[in-house]
Amino acid sequence: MFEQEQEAHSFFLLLDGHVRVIKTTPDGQEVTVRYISPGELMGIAHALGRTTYPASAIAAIDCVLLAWPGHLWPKFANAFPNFGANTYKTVGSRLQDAHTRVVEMSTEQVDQRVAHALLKLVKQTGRKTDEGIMIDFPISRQDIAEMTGTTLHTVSRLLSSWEEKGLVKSGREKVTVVEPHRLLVLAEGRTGKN
Amino acid sequence: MFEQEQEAHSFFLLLDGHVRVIKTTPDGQEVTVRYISPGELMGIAHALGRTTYPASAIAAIDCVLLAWPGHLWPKFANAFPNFGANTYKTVGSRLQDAHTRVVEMSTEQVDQRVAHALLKLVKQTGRKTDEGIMIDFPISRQDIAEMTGTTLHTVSRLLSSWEEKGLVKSGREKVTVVEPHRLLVLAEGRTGKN
DNA sequence: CGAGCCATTGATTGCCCTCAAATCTTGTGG
DNA sequence: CCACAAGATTTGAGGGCAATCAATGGCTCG
Repeated sequence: MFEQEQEAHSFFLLLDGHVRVIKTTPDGQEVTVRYISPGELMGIAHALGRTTYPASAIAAIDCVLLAWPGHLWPKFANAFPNFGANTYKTVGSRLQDAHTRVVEMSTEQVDQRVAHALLKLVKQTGRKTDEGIMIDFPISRQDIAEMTGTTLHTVSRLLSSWEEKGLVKSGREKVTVVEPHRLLVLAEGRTGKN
Repeated sequence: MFEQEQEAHSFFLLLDGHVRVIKTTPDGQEVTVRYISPGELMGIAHALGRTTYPASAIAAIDCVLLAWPGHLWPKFANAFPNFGANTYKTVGSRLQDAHTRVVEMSTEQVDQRVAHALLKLVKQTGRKTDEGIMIDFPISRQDIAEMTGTTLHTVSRLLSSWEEKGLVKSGREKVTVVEPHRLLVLAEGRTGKN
C-alpha cells in the first residue's frame, strides 16, 4: 500500500479489509506496529507535519479503500472542523496504545504479551462463531510473533498449550478465542503458568 | 507535578529543570515513558481529547514551570494558530518516539537498549564537560533500568564494563559519555559484546 | 501430486533476572 | 568533626525463560 520512508503522496480511509502496519529495522527484522480496521484513517503523516511515511502498510486480506492526494489534507481540515478534531483524537489514542505496548514489553512475560495481543485483535476484529470469537483475517504464528517481540516457535508452543487447556482453537493462519475471560486472567495475573 | 488517572486540571510549559514521565502498572512496577526538557509542553491531555492524565510527572530536579487551567486550551489554540500546529507536530514526534521504543524493545538486546537510552539522554540534555558529555540531572541506575525495561543490576554491570573500556564515566546518580561514537557503534551493531 | 509455506516439537544454549551480601556515597545530627 | 543511617552501587552465584538450532509433519494451491 505504501512503504516506510517513501514520500507521503496520499492518505487513505479503509472501507473494508484489514491492513498491517510494520516497521522494518536496518537489519531486516520486522515489527508490527498495529492493525487497521475498516473506518480508520491511515497514512496521515501530513497531519503530524511529516512528509514521508513512518512505516509500511500491507493488506492482510483484500481491501477496499479511498485515497486522496496529500495536499488536500489542509483543505479537508479547514472545510470540516470535526474531521480535524477527530483525527487528533485518533492520534492521541494511538499514542496511548504505543505507550501501553512499551509498558507491556517492559514488564510482562512473553505469554502475557501474546495473550494481550490476541485479546486486542479479538476485540478489534473479532467475529462470533459457534466455537468462540475468531480473528477475522488470516494471521500466522509469525505475524503474532512480530506483534509481541518473540519468535514464531514460542507463539506456536503457547497456542498449543492453550489449545490443550481449551482457551483457544487455532489452525493454519487462523485463531479462535474460546474463553476470553480465562485468557484475560492469564494476561493480567502472574499466577498460573502456561 | 501530576498523577496518572488524575483529572487533567492544567497544562504546563517547562521553563527550567527536567521532568520524568512515568506509568505505573497495577502491581506497582514503574516504566519511564520519557524525559521532558525546558521549552516543552506537558500535560497536554486536553489536546488529545482526554480528561485525565495518562501518566504521572515527577521533577527529576528542581523545576520552573508555567501552568494554565485546562479550559484555556481551546482559547489558546484559536488565538494562536501556530500554537496548535506546533503542538500536533510535538505529538507526532512523541508518537514516533514511542514506536521507536517498541521496535527497540522488540529487536534489541539489553545492552543496545541501554546504549540507545544514554545516547538519547545525552543528545536531549547533554552538557559538555572536560571529560565528555554529561547527562544534566541526577539519574540513578534504577532510573535507567526503568527506561529500558531491565533491572538496576544489569545496568550497573553494563556501565562498569563500559567504564573499563573508556566509553563512559559514571558516579552516584551521574553519567558522562566519554566516547559517543563508540557507544553508538555498540548501540547499532551486534558485533562486540560487553 | 509435488512444491512451498506454515506449524509442531525436541534439545540445547545463553542472556539476563533473581537472590544475596558487601561496599561506597552523601547528608544529618550530635 | 565524627559517627551513623539511608540510599545507591557493585559484584557474585545460580537458575529460568525464551531464543536458537534442528528436523519432521501438515495444509494449500497450482
